[in-house]
Amino acid sequence: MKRGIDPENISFLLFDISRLMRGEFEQRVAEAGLGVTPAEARVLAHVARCQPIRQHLLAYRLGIARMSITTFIDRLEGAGLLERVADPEDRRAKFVSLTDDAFPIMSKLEDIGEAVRLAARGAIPAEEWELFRKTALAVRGNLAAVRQQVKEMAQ
Amino acid sequence: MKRGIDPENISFLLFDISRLMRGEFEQRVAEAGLGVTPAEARVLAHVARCQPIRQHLLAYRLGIARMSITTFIDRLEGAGLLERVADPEDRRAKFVSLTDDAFPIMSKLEDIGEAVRLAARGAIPAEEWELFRKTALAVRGNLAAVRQQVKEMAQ
DNA sequence: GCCTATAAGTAAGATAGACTTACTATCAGT
DNA sequence: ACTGATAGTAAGTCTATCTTACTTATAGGC
Repeated sequence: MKRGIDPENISFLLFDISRLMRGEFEQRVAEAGLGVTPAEARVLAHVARCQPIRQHLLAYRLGIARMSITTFIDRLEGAGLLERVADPEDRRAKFVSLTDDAFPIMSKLEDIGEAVRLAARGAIPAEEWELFRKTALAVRGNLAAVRQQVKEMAQ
Repeated sequence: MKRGIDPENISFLLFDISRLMRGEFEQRVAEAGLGVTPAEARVLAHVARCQPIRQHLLAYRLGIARMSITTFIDRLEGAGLLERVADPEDRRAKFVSLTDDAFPIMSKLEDIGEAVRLAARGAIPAEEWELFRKTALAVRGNLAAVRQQVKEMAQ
């Protein structure tokens, strides 16, 4: 016998958390006048780690479509935080890197991200918090694997 | 000394998971031809639990704006899954309830949700999975409390 | 009984963060 | 030289939200 969908199941819970964190982040970024959205910050974070990086590889790492990364990079390039450089070895491709102007912004974004995570953690003990992160990592791996399988079958 | 933003921090991780779960859910719902989005399913789940419920209270429970719930209910009413009934005690207000047509859909959504959660869980042991859910509940509480404080200060 | 503040719902319009499909330019293997 | 895949983009669509301003109704103080 069915009970109906549990409005407090883990899917909805994670959806709520993601939305609340995003909201907190957005608000603090707005207060600081940084003009960067959470998803843009995510792009910046990845570029900072892998630069210079080709666009399609960046899209792959972020798990989004090629076209989506084009839009993000357009905006971030327009804001002067990223730059595209032609790849000399493949004239189709472009490398993306941070500009010098990006660094002070990144530093403030880092502080805001830290503050949001602190708010999310509240009084949760370190051990439990670390396990939470570890489990989240495994869950993402599981979901990514499923998606990969589906893609391969589609061929 | 700053290290730069960690692209694998818990915020990004939860964002990824939420997006992947949503994608899995959407795809399976599309395959089953149900024509309901994840956020709409969430609305249905809450209505099923609390019906009949006034719109503004529903919005409050979902943590979204009054206007957002209006849009959802418009769509779900159009699809014949929900109905609005005037509240006889307050002529401004409306009660929302499921229609009979909603139940078979809900049942299929429940199965799909279950399957997605199973995919997300993978081989994670029961104990760890339960703790993950418990921690997530606490995290949502922490974030909701912060948001509440900000709202109160704004008055 | 009237006035005012507040509340419930909605209209209109904006935004972020994605997607798909179709195109151009280029590359790489036969 | 041809064919098929790849890198990026243009154009358009969609979901899930928001804010601001409006209408209608209620409720509390005087």
